[in-house]
Amino acid sequence: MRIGELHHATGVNIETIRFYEKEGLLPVPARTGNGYRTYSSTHLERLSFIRHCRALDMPLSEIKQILDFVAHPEADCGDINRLIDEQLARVRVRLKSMRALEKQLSQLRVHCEANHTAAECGILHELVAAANCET
Amino acid sequence: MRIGELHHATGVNIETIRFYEKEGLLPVPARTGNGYRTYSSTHLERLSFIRHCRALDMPLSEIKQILDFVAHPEADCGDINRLIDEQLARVRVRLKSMRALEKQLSQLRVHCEANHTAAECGILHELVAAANCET
DNA sequence: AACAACCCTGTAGTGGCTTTAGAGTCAACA
DNA sequence: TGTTGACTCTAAAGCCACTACAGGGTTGTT
Repeated sequence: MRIGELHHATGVNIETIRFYEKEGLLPVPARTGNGYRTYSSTHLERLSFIRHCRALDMPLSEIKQILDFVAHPEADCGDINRLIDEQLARVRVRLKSMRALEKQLSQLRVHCEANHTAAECGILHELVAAANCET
Repeated sequence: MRIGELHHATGVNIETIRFYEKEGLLPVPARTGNGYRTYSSTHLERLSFIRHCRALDMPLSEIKQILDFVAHPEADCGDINRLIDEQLARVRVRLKSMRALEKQLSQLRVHCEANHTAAECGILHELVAAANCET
């Protein structure tokens, strides 16, 4: 399978595939006579796995760790456990601040009715006032 | 007020303050004889405003636009309106995917009970299986 | 022979900072 | 007077996870 086919099979950008190889996440593929990369189904699975982990918003460094676990099936999986816990904690923190953010923005949105000048803009006044409160 | 005091007053990192100046978000401050920056209360307000907008996750480019509006009070505020709408839309999209992410991770978490080897790890199996489904 | 579609490498750019290196300034203390 | 420590300065590089671009080679079709 050439890189373009792998791209079509997974939806992953060609540059991103090469980037993962450079970063050591994807094993170095064989090359044909003209220097083109040749991928096997193992590469496809591995790439899908990486993208799934990325969809879970894991940093590449952690995905690398998980891939190391996959390669050493006798290792203790407590660390994977911990990785997932940490990831979950990070996501929850961000989720909380995103919710607060959405609330603030939608409240802000109410303060603008059309056809004002900036001097009269409710949004601007709110933003300035909120900044002042924090000081 | 020197940069360290501004840092203590706002909680904003010293390097970040200089970075905002370089990026044209914070007006160039006066300097004392020895070259130290001297800030006024105007700077403090402006910095608080920037941080408030950043807390709303606005990109610096948009904060710059808003600051331009503040500087030109006769301008039409419809554009601010639109900026906030776009920001709100972006936040909602991300919020949705974050919620899905949290759900996936917490489901994943259930699959690991303590003291396994990686070969038997429920989390790993789930991750691999999920990746395969997507292919 | 020309062209499109594919592939290669290497480098630079993105955003929003943070870190580092290397140097100068200033007040307080021994 | 010397020196310590806290503060400040500039310029450049590093971070993450890509993305884009420049400049070239390869393959298949018309």
